[in-house]
Amino acid sequence: MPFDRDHVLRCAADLLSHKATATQDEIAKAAGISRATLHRHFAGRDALIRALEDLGVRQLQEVVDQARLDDGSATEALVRLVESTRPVAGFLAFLATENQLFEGEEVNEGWARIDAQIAALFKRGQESGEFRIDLSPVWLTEALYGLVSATAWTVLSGKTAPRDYTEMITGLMLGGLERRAPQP
Amino acid sequence: MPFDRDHVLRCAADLLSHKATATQDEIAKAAGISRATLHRHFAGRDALIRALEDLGVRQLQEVVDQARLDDGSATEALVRLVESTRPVAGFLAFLATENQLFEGEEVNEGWARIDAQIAALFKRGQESGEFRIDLSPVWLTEALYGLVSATAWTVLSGKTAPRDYTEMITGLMLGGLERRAPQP
DNA sequence: CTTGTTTGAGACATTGATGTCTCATATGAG
DNA sequence: CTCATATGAGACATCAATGTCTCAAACAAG
Repeated sequence: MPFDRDHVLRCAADLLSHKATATQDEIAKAAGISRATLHRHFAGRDALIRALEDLGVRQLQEVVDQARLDDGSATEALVRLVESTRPVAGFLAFLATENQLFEGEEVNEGWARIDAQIAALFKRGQESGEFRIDLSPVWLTEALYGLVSATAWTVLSGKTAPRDYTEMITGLMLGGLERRAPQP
Repeated sequence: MPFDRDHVLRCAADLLSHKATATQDEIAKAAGISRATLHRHFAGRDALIRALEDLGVRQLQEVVDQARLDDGSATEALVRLVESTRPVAGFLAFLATENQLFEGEEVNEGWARIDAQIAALFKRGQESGEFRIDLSPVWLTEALYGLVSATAWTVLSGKTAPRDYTEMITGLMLGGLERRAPQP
């Protein structure tokens, strides 16, 4: 059986998502390979985590590119962005969480670039008059991560249907909780 | 120096918030006590984590009680709730995150009760007509945790001023991002 | 088929965290 | 002051995870 790097990383992420202290034996077992092979490709836990980060950032960057954040209205772009994150939301939640709890030496630069792109989207919406201007783009970016992560966890635990993912996040984020009279 | 249990737990939480794999030596050092004393009061890492959970749940329950979720409008109650979580937001973020990544055998029952109380608040707001009804109270509860945690991290990292905490969370959650014509 | 490469299984030593113990010192109650 | 108790510092054994190695078997390329 040929070695499938991405498959191994996905299995590792799935396992580490709910058991962050999993052993390399456990990770290897979850991926269906031997510990020796795991160690041949990822020399140590740190290397594995870094590879995991790289894959996550790569996937998320694809998602961001695919959402075309500069096209159309900022509102539409935000909806596209959230919708395209759905397939990688679990991975994203894991990475965002892991970044907090295991403060690495330096923050991945790809991650910082994604942050900047999303913050720029919020800023664009504010400058175009679509979004309120009393919430900082940097905080909005983190708030979006928070909502996406929280939703990903609830989907993983079965408390929420995956099909409601985009509606819930964009519904709350754009429209807010308050009920309003129908727009004229 | 007498042993200050809560102080030790707070120091442990602060440290573990950004270094989840901290050693007992490091935790003891951070708390200003010796490893021997730490081990006398918390026999092993698991015991420490459980004590941490208990303290967190106790604090959060106090906060929830203090916010009087049943009084006045649901909107006002939500604002009170968020405002009173501010002092314990870091702790809350740590616990919520830790609960995901280190899936304990059973979920703390006090935690489940708090969940239920907050979900009941959202339900009350929906039934009174204040809140929109197309977002489930369970998910809204998790979304609130997500926003609170995300904001707590940004405050801890200095990206956001603590004084904006309540405004940002309630501003986004209640009003949403879309800019609207002033209410008539 | 033959050859070179990769994997799986397991043994082994090493490392680091942990649990446990002792003893001197500090602290507080009486 | 005196005694009982708790703490700090450190030694020590233990245990789990890790890194490293060997060797046989599976596999792919030629």
